[in-house]
Amino acid sequence: MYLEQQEQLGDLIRGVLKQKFDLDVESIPLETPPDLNFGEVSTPIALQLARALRKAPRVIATEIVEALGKVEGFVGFEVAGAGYINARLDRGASVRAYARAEGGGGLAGGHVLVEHTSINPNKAAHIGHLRNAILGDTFVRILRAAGSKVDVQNYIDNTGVQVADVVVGFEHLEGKSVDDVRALIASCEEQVQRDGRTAGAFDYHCWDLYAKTSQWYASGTEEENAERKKKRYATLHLLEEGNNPTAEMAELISTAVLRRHLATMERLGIEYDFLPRESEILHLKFWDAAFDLLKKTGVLYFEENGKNKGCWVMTRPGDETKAAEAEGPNEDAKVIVRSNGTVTYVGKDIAYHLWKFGLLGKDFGYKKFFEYPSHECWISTMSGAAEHPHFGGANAIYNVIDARQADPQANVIQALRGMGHTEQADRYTHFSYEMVALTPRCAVDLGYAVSEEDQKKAYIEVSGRKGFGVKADDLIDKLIAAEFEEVSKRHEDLDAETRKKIATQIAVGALRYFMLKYTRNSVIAFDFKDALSFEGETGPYIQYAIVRIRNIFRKGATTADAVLDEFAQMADAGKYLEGAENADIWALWLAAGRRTQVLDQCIVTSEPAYLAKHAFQLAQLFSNFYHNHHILAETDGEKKKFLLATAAVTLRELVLALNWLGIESPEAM
RNA sequence: GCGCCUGUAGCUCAGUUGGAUAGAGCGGCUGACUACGAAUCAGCAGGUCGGGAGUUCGAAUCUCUCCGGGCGCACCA
Repeated sequence: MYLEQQEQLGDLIRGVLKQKFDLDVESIPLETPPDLNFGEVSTPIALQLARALRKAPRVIATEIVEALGKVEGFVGFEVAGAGYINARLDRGASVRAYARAEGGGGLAGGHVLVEHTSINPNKAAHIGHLRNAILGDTFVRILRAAGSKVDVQNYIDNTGVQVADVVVGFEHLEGKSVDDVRALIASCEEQVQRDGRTAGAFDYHCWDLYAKTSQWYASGTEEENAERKKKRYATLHLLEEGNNPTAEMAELISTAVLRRHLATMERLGIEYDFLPRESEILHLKFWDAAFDLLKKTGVLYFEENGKNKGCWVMTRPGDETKAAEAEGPNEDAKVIVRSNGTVTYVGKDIAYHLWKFGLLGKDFGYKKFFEYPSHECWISTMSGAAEHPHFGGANAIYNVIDARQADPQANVIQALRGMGHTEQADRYTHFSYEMVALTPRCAVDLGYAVSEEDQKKAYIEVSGRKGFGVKADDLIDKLIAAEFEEVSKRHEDLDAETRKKIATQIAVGALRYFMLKYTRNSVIAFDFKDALSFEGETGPYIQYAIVRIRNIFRKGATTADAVLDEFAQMADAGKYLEGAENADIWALWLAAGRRTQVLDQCIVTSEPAYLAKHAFQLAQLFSNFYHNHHILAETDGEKKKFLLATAAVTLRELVLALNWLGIESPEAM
């Protein structure tokens, strides 16, 4: 494919530079010219070498081109502009190769662990969580396409303060017992089963209760609030301890909400392999093992003086020299073990990440938790099934966690590095992304009270604590409803079930594309108008291109596979790719040939948005081609075969790309 | 105060390791359905890439500085 052709040119030029100038150039910069008139591959290498060789760039470029001579796969090379070397591909040969190039990427490998979603199991998922899960799931698909073995983990903080808050709500605001909560969960579950609606589900109930409880902590007199906060921490303590009715209630709540989250994500095609829980990290004493290792390697030290007196602390990344030069205690150090002996969040995270890399010397117990059509999802437990898959011990990890947690993530990496696990530290990627916020207008439309100050902002952060945000299931429902109406208008002939299926495929496509078209570090200011759009740069636009291609094959009474088989027997197709009137066809093939390059770029930069962009561009080029060339009406038999092959390759590439984006390709829409 | 991110068309965003004429969608205005589906396509208008200085053959991209946004900097998670 295109990537290989680029690399081929790079190797050739490297060889020329060695032979002619005795230069060892590590990597030849290769780019795509801005215009097809400049060829398909170009390099400014001569411009870069001008100084070292004390020659004019154009002279160097000319010498390289002369030394290259004739090369198979290329029609020729030329010098342009200030000293670019432009290469023209052999179009006939390229098209032949692209048509044959099935499969994925095959550039990555190894055992990779991706952690994503990780929603506190105390409330319904909202749009911010959707961005996390969709980014993570898409990246997993990309890694798998490139040949890596990937385990997907969803970390469950079931003993944290957020779950404690909902427990406080049930116990002290609603006066419910463990049995009451159990009954409520059962009746909510029954309602979801019966009505197929998510609005009355248990996670929705918790959404409201969590907001109510958060407010309750601050809404009484000073003494009352102090008393309420005490209840909060007492509850948290009971959760961490386990084996008591409060912890039992927490377990019920967190498990029920977790099941809701898995159901929500499954609507979007998002699945997990393993659900490690904080309760097991605590009770299996992961921290004790990590603490020993951290002390032994000197990463942690006991602070005798200053504000952190009595704590075990570590130096923050970047502060090493400052810490060494400081005379007194390093007040900026990160506390890992508090003076009361309890461990902080970063400490627990270090232990967990040692496990991920197989460096802790301990493992979870495992039991089956959730069944997907194609595989099981396991959850951590104290002592579980005798036979289970092996999780952890990966050689690279990706943590899909929002950008605000950059500092604690850096601390964990720093700890690994300090312990001498530099290779693992280098393969630890904080896959960070910015939040999804609401535009003030959207917040007002949803009925939230928006302060004057917030009205002026470009966006307002969603907050589970305040109950402020758009719930994931509500958004999905709304998208499906809107799309169902659209599909019904266009296909009165289809039965309701089929229309519902198509509407769901398109709605999910629209949502996933919407979350993926923005690069990770751009804040998404959410607005229903944009998210509910099915035109322009959207998932449905790409799906529509696919439907059109399928219609061509249907009407032409053939299939993409048959067409490609025939094309393989054809003589040279190069003649159909020359000239200005065929520039759109060649541009389409060229884009179709970029699959491996795009996949590679996505992995190197941890950026799925490039794949989304690629799929859109491919669909766009096809739409253009579709309008310029009427395939089925083509009278030249050979040319018709070629045009059909063009559509077939486009279809194959679009379906592959959408698959990796987690978007289905409907038969009709 | 320190650190990280960020400022590109009216709006929302792309812009590969510094490279040729800065792109797309939406919105606006024109056109194109008896064609393989118009959820589409073509065209036009719209930019001192926040300001300034520097490095370079070459800067939206790198450095410095100023201005404007955002987010971190707990013995919370």
